[in-house]
Amino acid sequence: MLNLPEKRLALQAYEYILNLILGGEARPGDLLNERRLAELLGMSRTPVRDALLMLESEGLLVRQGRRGLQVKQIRIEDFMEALQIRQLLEPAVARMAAGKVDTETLDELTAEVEAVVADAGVTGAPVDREQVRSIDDRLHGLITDAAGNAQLSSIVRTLRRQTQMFDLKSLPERVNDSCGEHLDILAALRESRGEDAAAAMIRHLEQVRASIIARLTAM
Amino acid sequence: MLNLPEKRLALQAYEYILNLILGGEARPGDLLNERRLAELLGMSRTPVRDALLMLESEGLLVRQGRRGLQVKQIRIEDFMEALQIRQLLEPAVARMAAGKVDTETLDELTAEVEAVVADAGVTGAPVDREQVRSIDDRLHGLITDAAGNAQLSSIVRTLRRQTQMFDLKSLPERVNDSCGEHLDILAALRESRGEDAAAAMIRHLEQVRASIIARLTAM
DNA sequence: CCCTATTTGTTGGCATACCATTCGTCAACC
DNA sequence: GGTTGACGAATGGTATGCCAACAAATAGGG
Repeated sequence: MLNLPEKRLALQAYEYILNLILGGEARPGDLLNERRLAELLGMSRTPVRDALLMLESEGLLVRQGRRGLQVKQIRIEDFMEALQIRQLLEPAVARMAAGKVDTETLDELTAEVEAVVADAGVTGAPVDREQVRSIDDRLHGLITDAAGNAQLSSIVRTLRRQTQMFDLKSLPERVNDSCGEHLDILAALRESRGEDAAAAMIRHLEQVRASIIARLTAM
Repeated sequence: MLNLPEKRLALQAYEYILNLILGGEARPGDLLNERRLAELLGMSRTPVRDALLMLESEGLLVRQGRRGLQVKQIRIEDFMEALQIRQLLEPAVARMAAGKVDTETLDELTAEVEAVVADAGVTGAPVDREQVRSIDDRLHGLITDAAGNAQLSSIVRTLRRQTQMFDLKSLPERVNDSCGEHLDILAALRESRGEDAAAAMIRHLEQVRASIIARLTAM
């Protein structure tokens, strides 16, 4: 076992498994094996069990009888549910965040998003999913943090995870549009135009919904 | 250890400790002792630990460094945060639920609420907090279930727990008003008047907020 | 050759033992 | 007497062993 990186092996295991899931290495439907993860992480089953329990509470894992914990397969209904809730919350969050965001971080993110747009425009399609996800997370995190409601922030983060396993992953062609919508939101926030930020967020979420529906009807 | 009442001791422990908290036997700030609970429940520490982890994930317990898990002390900020989110969600939930609630259960609950009102009107103030909470839970559960969004239902339930530890407990004089507001919502739902239900829910939550503020400024 | 019964292996649930840290207590020294 | 330091009890974190339940594999009977 490792010596002194940090305490609470359960939290290390949590981070590790979370990244496994969000990074796509553990794919929806996969069954997670306590012993194997424990060995992989160089710790015993106990902290791994703790981590798995936390992830189950967050809804990322579902208990499959006695056969173990399975990476949640986001069904279309789940996605739509999460999106519906986000449509109720995030416009209000954007409105609340207006005038309260840290402009420095905001500018940083704006630059990063623009860089991704530029890259995509030049190179075609090799967008780095991990990078996009990172920017996406920090952007929405910035907004929800600024809104000043920690619980709201946490709820939105959880909901976004549900939707993440659908949209950007399966809709790479949406990355460009998505970036544009994000830039609209950022611009409105920078200028403290709360209503505009809320409206831009509504448009953004509506686009996400529309693209999913389009994709489904096309199949 | 018990024989075969049901499987998953961790879930039994979860139920037990949850009721301990919601029932007020474990009060905010109390430190929960794994070994004591395990002995109390006639099981080992492992399932108790599992239960505590779940409750921590739900935000009912907070980790106090290495000193264990503490029943969350709902601060006024937490209450206001939860209420703000509920104001974003529950009116929409009521609107969605209109025309979809099970009228039989709805009538049952209406009768129960009216009975409580009548009792309170006669006997004065000995309202059974446990009964009020039960009705309250079932009522909001009925509405959120009817709305047909399981995640939304779960989120609202969690938020309501945060607020429960404040309003009815510390505001017995609000019970009557609260029942009246609930009846308004139920009536609108029975007649499938979605907008009216949403409006009644807005009024209800605004009353909760107002009464808390009044209480705080009075202190 | 197929279907069923039995066996064997793997897994998660639970119990238990161990360890490190923390906190209370008390004593010793200033 | 007050402060401090050492010792001990208690607690959560971790490791590990055991067991019942399920799955896969295999044997047995038709």
